[in-house]
Amino acid sequence: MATGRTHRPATRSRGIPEATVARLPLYLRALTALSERSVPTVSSEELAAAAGVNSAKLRKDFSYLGSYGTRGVGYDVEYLVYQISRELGLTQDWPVVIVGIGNLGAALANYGGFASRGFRVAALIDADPAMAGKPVAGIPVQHTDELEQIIGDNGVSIGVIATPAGAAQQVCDRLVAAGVTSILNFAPTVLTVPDGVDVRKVDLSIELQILAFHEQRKAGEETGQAGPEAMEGPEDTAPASPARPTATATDRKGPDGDVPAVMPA
Amino acid sequence: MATGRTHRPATRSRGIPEATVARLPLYLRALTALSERSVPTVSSEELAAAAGVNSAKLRKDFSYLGSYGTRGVGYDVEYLVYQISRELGLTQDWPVVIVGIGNLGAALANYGGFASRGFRVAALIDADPAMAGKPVAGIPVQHTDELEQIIGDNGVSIGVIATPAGAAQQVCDRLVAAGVTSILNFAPTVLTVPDGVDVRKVDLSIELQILAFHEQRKAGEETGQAGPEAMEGPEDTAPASPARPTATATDRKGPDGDVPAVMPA
DNA sequence: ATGTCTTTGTGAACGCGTGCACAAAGATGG
DNA sequence: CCATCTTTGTGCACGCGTTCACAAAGACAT
Repeated sequence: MATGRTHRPATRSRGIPEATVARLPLYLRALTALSERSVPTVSSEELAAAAGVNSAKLRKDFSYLGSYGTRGVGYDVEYLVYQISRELGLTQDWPVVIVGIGNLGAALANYGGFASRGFRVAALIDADPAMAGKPVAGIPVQHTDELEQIIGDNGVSIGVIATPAGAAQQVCDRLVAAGVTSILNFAPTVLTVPDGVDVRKVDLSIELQILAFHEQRKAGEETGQAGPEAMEGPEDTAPASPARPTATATDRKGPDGDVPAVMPA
Repeated sequence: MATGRTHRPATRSRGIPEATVARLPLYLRALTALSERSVPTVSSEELAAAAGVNSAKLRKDFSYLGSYGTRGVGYDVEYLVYQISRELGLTQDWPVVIVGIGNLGAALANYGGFASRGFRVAALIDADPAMAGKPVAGIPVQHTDELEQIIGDNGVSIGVIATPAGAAQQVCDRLVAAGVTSILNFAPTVLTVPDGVDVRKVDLSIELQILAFHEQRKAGEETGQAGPEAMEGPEDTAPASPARPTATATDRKGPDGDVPAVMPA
């Protein structure tokens, strides 16, 4: 899960559970597909299958929004599409800026899912002066200097950061100072933001590493081994590789000079 | 959170909690930065701050890996980098294929985070014959016909899907049939896979919708309203908009012709 | 060698999310 | 108008994840 939004503790007074909110877009997508096929109603079972979730979970999720189903029949597709859209705030238009128009930023700008779901790319912003004026996805790129102006003029409250990691925090700070209160971060960094600002992160590298973990686990199970940690035996005897640090911590160089070829950068 | 991997129930016998696994890459990144600055040791407090998590959580996470810290001192940075890398399976090389070399696929291919973390782009695959042979990020694109061959020859077990939604399931099926057991899906679709195959999804549109929800909530709180659902009063009286479906479900058209301008597609 | 001080590792409590299983609601047919 | 059948809405229990708070462990100074 590009997981990790800045944790708002008790503010979610009587609202919808976070886990439910995260699934609403999934339901909406499935419902939209049904709507296009002019399917009038759908049962929780069918919809759950289409969204890839448990039907009881789906019904409970919908129960937080209110009682929108009809017993013995199911849910009215159009009505549900509207209710979920409204709940998610998609009945209004959200201007969005994308900062950092490299490979990824350009891909995001070209992504169709933006405009089709209540989001509008208000501006593309890049620090490279050579990019300025160049159209990407039909929108001319603007220079970072104009960031505050753009945010203010367009009433932008959602910003997408697609810059290198080094620039992300600085860009973030400027976005927040200019009035942005929701940030989608594609840069591989932890962003620090003031209270009241939401951050969600999407991190390819993290996702791959999680997959690698499970992949290794699977490979281990095949051969009878259970992975690197469960090497049999009550005490985990550290492998021969980098020795456990035994010297007093004043040894500044660390236990072993040649750590394996991990993390070249 | 690009959440949602296919749920492996009890297989995780005595392993590391999923939530912990998801944070390990975060710790690893912070530790790598410290390592580059030649910091020898770090306390749970410092590292937790760098990774943006609670220090108690971090200590508990590390406790699942074993006791790698020294009381009164902290953790040895190099040693911890090695342990986490090993746990995540990054001490070995993971060949990866990217299928669908559009804007996004190209951006992913160019992403530096791949090679630097134990992952190697083994091949780029696209269905468009015009793309074949064209180099992207220094790697020639190959045609979908060769997918099975490539997977087999390179022993690829991780696949990245960056195709349009319509093609994703089909590509997924072919990847799985060819031996891939971990999939990172960027296409906005729910993928169905057999047991034993892990899927993680990254979905820009969903992340934005979640942000929009909170954004709307914030805007509502400012004006004293608490959002669309909590409209005051015990019973949620449906708003004037699309009327609640009252007609019998045989009314195929739905309750109201003009659903607001949501979901053009 | 002994005391003090720092920091880890973890027991325990709590809250959230999930899934089961069933009663209530309503449609449908006779 | 009543019986039957389908499907929703939810009470309940369970398990995972988070957080607090503290005892144990070890470094460091004297």
